[in-house]
Amino acid sequence: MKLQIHDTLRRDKVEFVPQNPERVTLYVCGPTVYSYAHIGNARPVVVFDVLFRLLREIYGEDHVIYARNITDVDDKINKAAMEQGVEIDVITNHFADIYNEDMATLGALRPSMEPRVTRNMDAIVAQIAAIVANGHAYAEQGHVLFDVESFKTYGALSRRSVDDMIAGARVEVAPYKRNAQDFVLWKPSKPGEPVWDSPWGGGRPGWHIECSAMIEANLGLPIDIHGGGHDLIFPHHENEIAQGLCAQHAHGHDSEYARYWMHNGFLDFGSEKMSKSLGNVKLVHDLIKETPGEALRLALLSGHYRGPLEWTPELVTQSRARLDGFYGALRRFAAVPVRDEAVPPAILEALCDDLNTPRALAELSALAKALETASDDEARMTAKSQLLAGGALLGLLQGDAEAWFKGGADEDLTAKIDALIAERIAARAAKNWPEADRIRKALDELGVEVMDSATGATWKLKAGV
RNA sequence: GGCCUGAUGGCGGAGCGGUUACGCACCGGAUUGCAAAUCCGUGAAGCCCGGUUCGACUCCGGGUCAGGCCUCCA
Repeated sequence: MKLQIHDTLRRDKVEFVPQNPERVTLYVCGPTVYSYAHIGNARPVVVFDVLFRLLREIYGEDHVIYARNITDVDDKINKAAMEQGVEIDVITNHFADIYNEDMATLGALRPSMEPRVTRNMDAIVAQIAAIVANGHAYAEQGHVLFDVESFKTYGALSRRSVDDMIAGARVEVAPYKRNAQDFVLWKPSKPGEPVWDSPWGGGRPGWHIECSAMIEANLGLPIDIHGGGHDLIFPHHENEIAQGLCAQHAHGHDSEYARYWMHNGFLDFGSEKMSKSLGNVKLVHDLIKETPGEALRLALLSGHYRGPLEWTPELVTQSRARLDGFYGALRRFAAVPVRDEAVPPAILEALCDDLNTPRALAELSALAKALETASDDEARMTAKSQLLAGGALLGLLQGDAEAWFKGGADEDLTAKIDALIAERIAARAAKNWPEADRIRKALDELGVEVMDSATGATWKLKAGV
């Protein structure tokens, strides 16, 4: 199966061929850990989690290395630490842990490695030194700046020319910059901020250098796939390319840094960008209190990753309802045994077509339907096994079906419900319909829906309870 | 101003130059003590204007609208 992905650098869908199929490398820009992640931050996590799973499926679990960095040096972190009177690692460890827990709730696998800036400072300093030595950066007033004009293909990823950028510059040019577009590799720390040693004096790294340094140090150049949000194309990824290549002596083509670039689109919120000033920030940490993480995950995968996705309550409701359908089928056929089954070709094909998750989801629906309508045990077993195998590739449907419907109920409530159900079964056996209806109503008031069947009764908690 | 997306049925959302996407919701039927679920079925689309074509939702040109990036940002 050939994997096709849309490469931002080439602006086209191209066949993915790893440099070494025994060691496929993927790097995705991760969080700056000074606060909670919002649902927009979760989109690349979930999207590239699917890619990670797909690559593992194609090349083997042990042949894919997925790195997602944790940025633990940053102005916002410094600010939070100062306000709370603690060291920065108190803040960063706290929010890195929460981040990983929240992303796990969304069904995201842990990356192979999560490099942190503070633990890669030597590599960062070394890369900056190499860039300086190669004549692509200069030191000035304690800063080290990348010399944009020295790198002839600068702007290729975002399709901007240095001339255009200079013409459109609307930022005041710092006195130590030769050129408005030059960006910081190293800068002096302000009083009270954490400081690291460097040949240019105490200070800390600029925003972009961490990724290129950690990529070179942990994965080696070039990596196969570099991913991130659309907004990172410029300047972040553009600068990464410049740094990563200019630290090498021989650089010719931009693809020698990352061979494929993938960027996910943004979430919209009623045609508004989510931002703190608009007060429409939806934190994953809060959303998962109301909605199963799996429903949020399905919602994030309901549209193609490159397009915009409007995040609305309806989207969440529909995603949840769709999962009700899948888990309903799995619950009804809980007794059907499952065997090891390859991922259905149609699902693999959909995902190999630039991660077409909506199509993969449609195939999942077809399998659920096949399970419902199968006429014999053999067909049921096949359909169920394929549904679960396809779901696994998408990071879906791996939970317990009973738990999906009953998960929100604690032990007390469950016991209460079970008692009422038992009473109701007795009433029905005696054909005492008024009593059976009375109990149904009582359960309804508890937010419970009873489903009768030939063999007894089962129940589910209604959404939002 | 530059760069880049998107515009499909009530809603979400794909593929495809000529045939059912799929899901959610709705409606009709079967089934059910009631109900849910399930099954069968119906209805419902392609921003506007040109062009190419025997034929366009699908290709080309123009326009309109919406959004993003160009400054921290997934």
